[in-house]
Amino acid sequence: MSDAVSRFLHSWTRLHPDLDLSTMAAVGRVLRLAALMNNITEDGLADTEVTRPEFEVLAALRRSPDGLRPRQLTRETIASGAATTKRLTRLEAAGLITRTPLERDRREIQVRLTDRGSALADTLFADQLDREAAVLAPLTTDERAQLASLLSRVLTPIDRA
Amino acid sequence: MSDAVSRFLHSWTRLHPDLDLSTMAAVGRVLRLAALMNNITEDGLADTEVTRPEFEVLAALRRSPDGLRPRQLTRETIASGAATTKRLTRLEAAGLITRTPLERDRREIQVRLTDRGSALADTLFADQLDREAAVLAPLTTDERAQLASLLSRVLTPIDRA
DNA sequence: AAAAAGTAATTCACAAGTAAATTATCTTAG
DNA sequence: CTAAGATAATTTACTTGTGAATTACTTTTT
Repeated sequence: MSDAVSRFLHSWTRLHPDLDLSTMAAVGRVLRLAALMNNITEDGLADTEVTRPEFEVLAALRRSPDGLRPRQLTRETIASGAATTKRLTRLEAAGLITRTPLERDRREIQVRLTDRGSALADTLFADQLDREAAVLAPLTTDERAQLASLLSRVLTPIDRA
Repeated sequence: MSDAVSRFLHSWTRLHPDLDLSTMAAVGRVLRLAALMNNITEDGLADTEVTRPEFEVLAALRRSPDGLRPRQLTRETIASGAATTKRLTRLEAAGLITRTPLERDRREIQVRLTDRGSALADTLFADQLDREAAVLAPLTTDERAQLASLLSRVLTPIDRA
């Protein structure tokens, strides 16, 4: 009853009593929580050598032992191809990744973490988990699992399209 | 078991069996769902005269009958002050809002929707609700309420800070 | 096998965002 | 009252992101 979205709901209900706002109660909060969480992450990364989008690239690479091609990276990070190129150029200059052309198809390249990139990804990922745990503090373990499960069911149908 | 985040969880578990990833199961999905939802919204707004961030400004104004000052708008939309100024300049030029200095403190201005801005906000908001409903289709009414309630409890402590 | 079509990464020209400085105004302390 | 200190919006200089070419291949068609 006391977050920003519940105020929004009240206002809209007064304006349009006919509209069904039950979806906004959930989706609006997903959007708002994500925006706030992104701010929290950016603050946490402020004195590291990478930005939040760059960290997302590092994290995606870290969990893929053989590296990834840029196309897969843009999908995993939900970015544009141009944004991925820029981030890779920046991360390569910083010595955190390497780009090597593929033998079997030389249009493609393989992006891999350097040792330093890998170590940095691990450190930053652990910090990120701490930040996320702090945000989820109001929920019990059980409720977190419940939340994850509900979100998973919403996410699954739209996550490939 | 089949969205992107559950793949991420598997990869990280293999890399670091010691880490507790239960928070990422929830927060990771919030972030990913929000990113996908924002894409959906942007696609839906593609042939309208406003972008998604501009729509968020219109929506915030629409639910505030007397208008808002820029400072409040930046808080409601989780933006920077500079971004708000740019959006207002753009929306004013498009004839969707007005900016009038306040009598009682002339550093501040009151931002209000024009009639056209108000009508546009209503149309776009109804469309947005439809898009959100489509995304939430996999959940029952009860589950949506459950999701909203869990998120509200997470959101409340961090939404003013 | 050559031409046409398709695909991956990048580049380009531009749009949108940001932090820090600036302008204008109000508030408060001496 | 006046100077110093806040505060609100904007401007400025710069960074980052984007869609639409472009480049460099590979695949398919004829």
